[in-house]
Amino acid sequence: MSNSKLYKGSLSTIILKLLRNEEKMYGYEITQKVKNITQGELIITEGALYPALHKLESEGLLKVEVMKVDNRLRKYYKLTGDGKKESVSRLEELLRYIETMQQLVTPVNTIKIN
Amino acid sequence: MSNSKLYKGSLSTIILKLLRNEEKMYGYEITQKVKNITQGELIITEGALYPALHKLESEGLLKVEVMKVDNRLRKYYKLTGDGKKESVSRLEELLRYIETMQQLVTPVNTIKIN
DNA sequence: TTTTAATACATAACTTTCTTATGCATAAAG
DNA sequence: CTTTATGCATAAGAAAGTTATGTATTAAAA
Repeated sequence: MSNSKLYKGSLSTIILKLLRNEEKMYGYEITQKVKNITQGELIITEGALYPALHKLESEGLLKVEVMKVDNRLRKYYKLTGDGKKESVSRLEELLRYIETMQQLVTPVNTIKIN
Repeated sequence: MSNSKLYKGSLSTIILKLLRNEEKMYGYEITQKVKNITQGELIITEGALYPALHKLESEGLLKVEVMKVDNRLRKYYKLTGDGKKESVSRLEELLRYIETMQQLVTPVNTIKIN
């Protein structure tokens, strides 16, 4: 998941957000979508993705629908009611995180007025 | 460190950034500074901070200067040469992270033109 | 035609980073 | 005299990743 440690903790937020737009997605599709949107900046590895999906499911935020397409298995995930609510608060959380980090790195307080 | 998982991985970036402005700081001072700047949004716990400082030191990014003020111990940390370089790339990394996450959560591609 | 790459899932061992709890010590405030 | 603030530290455990590996199908390339 990129060489940056900063992405740690944001995968579930990304998944929940994507599923607000796409209605339903399967694992491999998510990895490709993220790769495309971020122009290769963020690569979601399977070792991170599948456990994350399973966890979101076990938390009741996602529900699964197994399908067979071209004789290949696909597990489509979609948001539950709780998942929709959670995706909203996760979004807010992300925006607040970004604001907070910008406060910390934007040196507005290096100028001292006497 | 806040109830949000998103902060995971950003502590060392924060420390390096603060030390670019402040020249030298001690642990407790860092926790207070962060609390003030973020208006209480981000609380750095000691269990997170001290190991992080020790690690940055062992990586050669920070150097320590022990002082006794008011009969109380203080360990002042400042950036090394490597630490200054690293703080720049960490900053860039953070900005890239923010951009990438904004690409993912900003639904520019929900509008479809035919 | 056989091997590689892409599609599609899964897990297991290990690492890193943080939480929670605890510990020590001084000084000020209540 | 006990709590709060200052100031450091570590240790057990949780959480979320990495890296490697495994299975299976299909398409493309060598």
